Amino acid sequence: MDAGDEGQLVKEWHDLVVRHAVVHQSLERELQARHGIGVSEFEALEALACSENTQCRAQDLTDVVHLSQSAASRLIARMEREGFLERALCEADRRGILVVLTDEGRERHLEAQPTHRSVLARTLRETG
Amino acid sequence: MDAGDEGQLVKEWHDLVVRHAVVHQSLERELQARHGIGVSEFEALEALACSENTQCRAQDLTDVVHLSQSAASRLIARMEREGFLERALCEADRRGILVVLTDEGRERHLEAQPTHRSVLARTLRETG
DNA sequence: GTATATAAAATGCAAGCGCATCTAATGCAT
DNA sequence: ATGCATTAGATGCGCTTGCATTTTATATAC
Repeated sequence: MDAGDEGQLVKEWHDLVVRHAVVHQSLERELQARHGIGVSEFEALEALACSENTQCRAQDLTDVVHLSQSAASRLIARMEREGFLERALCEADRRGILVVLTDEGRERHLEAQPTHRSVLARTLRETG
Repeated sequence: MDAGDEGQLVKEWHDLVVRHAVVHQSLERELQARHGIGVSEFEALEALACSENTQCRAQDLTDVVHLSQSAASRLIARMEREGFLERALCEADRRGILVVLTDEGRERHLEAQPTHRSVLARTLRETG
């Protein structure tokens, strides 16, 4: 790796960070303002909505939201408190839990999806 | 915007998020483990090291680190406490402060830079 | 069967974050 | 010069985060 490669690498990372920050901050702001949910909540809702039977293992959600295991556990607890999902015992492996989308959760996802897409369309295009 | 465009947009954002998460988490882990600093601290150190006279306005640092004004203010306070930089009155505009890199800060940056670059080389390449 | 290692999820805790607000300095219009 | 809107930065507050640990269930070895 010569100096030019290194400069290229740093520039590539910098561009990625800026792009991510712009889109993520816009998403957070608009999802919060219009629908009262954050980016992580939306990602979890979307993952559930796209899962078979609108349910999945807690661990699968952890991967989706790019959070630590503990943060994901609390995210699920929060969303259950708000009525977006329910926790159910997982018969196949009784250490785990099954996270199930509620009707309320499905509605909220459908409401928020257009906002999500329009923010992506605007911010991803404007940042090249 | 038709359905295909929308799917493309979502995929593009998803790829960006994954790429960002992989690189950022690796950077955070390795910078913390080897040098006792986080990504934000490194970004601030690098911005200062590359500034004229290794100093700049607090606001300039705020832009660099992609944090809120308050978070950046506390980041500067933390880094001052750790001896990486000093706050000085800004004579040109006495509302503001001038952030000045210390020798200690310069050293830490030089130590951490190779780690930073090697993580980028590894993770950016491996994620395509 | 019993012990041991591993895995899933929950939780105590300290630290960092953003929002709203506050203080102090500046700029601008009258 | 005086008053009002604006800007830089600091801070109180509540929430979210990650780390480390605990609890409960599973799998493996003996």
